[in-house]
Amino acid sequence: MKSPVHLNALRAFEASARHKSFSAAAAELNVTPAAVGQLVRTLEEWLGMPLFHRASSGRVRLVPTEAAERALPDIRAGFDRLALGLERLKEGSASNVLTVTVSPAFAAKWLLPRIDRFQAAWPDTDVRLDTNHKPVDFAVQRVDVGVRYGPGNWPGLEAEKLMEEEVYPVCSPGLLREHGRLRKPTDLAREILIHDLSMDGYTGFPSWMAWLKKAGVAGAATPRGMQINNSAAVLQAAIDGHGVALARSVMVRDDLAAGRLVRLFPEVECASALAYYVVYRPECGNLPRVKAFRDWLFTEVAAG
Amino acid sequence: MKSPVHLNALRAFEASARHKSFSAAAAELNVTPAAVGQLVRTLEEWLGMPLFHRASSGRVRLVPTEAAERALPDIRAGFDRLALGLERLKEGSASNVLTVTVSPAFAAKWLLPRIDRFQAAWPDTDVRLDTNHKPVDFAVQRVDVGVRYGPGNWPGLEAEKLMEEEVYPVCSPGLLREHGRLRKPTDLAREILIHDLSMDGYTGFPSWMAWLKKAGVAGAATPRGMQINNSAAVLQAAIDGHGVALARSVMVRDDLAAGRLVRLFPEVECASALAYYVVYRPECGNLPRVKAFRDWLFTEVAAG
DNA sequence: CTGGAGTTAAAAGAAAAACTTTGTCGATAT
DNA sequence: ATATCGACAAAGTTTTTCTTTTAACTCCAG
Repeated sequence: MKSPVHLNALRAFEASARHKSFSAAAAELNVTPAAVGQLVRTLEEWLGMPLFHRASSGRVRLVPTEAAERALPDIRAGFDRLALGLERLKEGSASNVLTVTVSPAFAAKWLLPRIDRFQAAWPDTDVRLDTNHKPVDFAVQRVDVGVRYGPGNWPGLEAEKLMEEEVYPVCSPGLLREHGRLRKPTDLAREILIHDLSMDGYTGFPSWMAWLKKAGVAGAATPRGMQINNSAAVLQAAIDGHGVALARSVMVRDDLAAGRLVRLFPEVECASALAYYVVYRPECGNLPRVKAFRDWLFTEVAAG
Repeated sequence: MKSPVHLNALRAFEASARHKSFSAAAAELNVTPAAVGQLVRTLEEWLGMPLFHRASSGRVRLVPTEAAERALPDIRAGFDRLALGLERLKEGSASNVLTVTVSPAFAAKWLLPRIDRFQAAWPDTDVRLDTNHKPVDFAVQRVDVGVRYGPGNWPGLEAEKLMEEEVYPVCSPGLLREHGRLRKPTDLAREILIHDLSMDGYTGFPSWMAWLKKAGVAGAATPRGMQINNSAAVLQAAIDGHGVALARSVMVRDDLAAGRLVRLFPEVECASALAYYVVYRPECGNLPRVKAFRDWLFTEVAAG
């Protein structure tokens, strides 16, 4: 845990390596080139090895040693992280921008239609959305809170279950009228099934294959299909009457309520092993803006 | 990118918060308590806010402010990362321990049976194995190189394809003799299929379901099965004659060669979308020990 | 109650850095 | 050739950091 070295020397080294020049580094650090040179030399003596190949000729005279090159990414990451910590100190809880990370589909289908109510309740808080498929690094991306889909364990993060979820087929009312013969799951064999590729990475998420099995449709000999890489687009395709989609209850709540989609075969229950969780860094759980958003999420869910 | 603060003051703050005492922090940093106190005070003045609640009574007199508490994890992470960078500087390429991360099954079934030859060729290099299911953070775990299974894109890491892979059913010779009727894939319906749960998390990895479909076995009405959570144990169960396993070519190469297992239905080809990759941090690719290991892996694969 | 051991706090002086100044040298560009 | 630019070196200066000392305070033991 001890880093007994001259931290300033390390910083001088980093800047020099970045600019490949003592002078440029000196300019950045608001000191004279000689000062930087001395710091770096001190560090080199302390380590017992050179950090730069000093070329007395050529345009670039300062080339980091191989060992230096190897250590630089870590040193940079270290300083970055420290700067982040400082920033966090300075802002304190004063900042009024709340950064939320969610998946694009969840943003479009659940959060955005409701976010007005949060902004109305907390007009002084600016919400910044960070829509991303993959879980992001909360620390480096300066994310305050996220709503994430998964099994509920994120390393180093607090997670509270927000909503459980069911999975069922949906289609447009028009499609249902035309192909009026969608009475039992086996009728799906004649329909175009819309597959959601974006959920492939989630272990435990029911695919069409799994749902059909659960519905008792044996040997679902791969009916005609359509592959779409985005959950929101999957639902849009279903709304447009292009086929039958396997929908997540959370995502289609509004579309069902508005009559844009209808649920098929409610008698088949298929719960997802995954759920939506509110996720945040433990040390940020007490931030007023985070607490406010978390509480708002839960009331919003409770309100149906 | 600038962190113009007194870095030493930050360190003093961190140590004080950790020990909840200036004196203890001072002992750690080999200075007097007064020095630590001053550093922290200057930091507080610079920030314009207190960092500790000074209790004049009670056993613990130094309690970090909420803002401080929130910033501490980042500050710690920053110093840790810096220390790591320093370590990397000091060792240089001199270290002779090579840390390799692989999955437990790959270690057992492929790497360990061959590792002797690497150690013979590089007797001065100590190999440390880090067997883990999940991809680890190469930086914080001080991992030099890994052999990982997946689609080939790891953020921030260099990846070179080492081996492609096929998937096919295998069983013990004994089982094949007794149930001599394993002539075509549909015969599998009467066998116990061993499922490898540990591969569930890998998108694109063929399951029994997918293989049967590919083999033209329609409506594989879930034959009797056995679920095992570990690839090596799956193969061991097959070797022991408990059923038919869906094996990855890389894993069973030795078992097939030794006659412990036999491949079934070689006429059905089922390539995995995934492959084995050599993975390492870009900045470490030139380390002699990493280069040596990488080259050895490729010659080992080429040798069959 | 009283004294010792443990804190933090505040001052001033001592020590150790970090930095600047000045000047030299080699290589490059004009 | 010569002006320029950047690294290097040595000496001097400034600033920061640390220690020392003193004081005030709390807790605990006698």
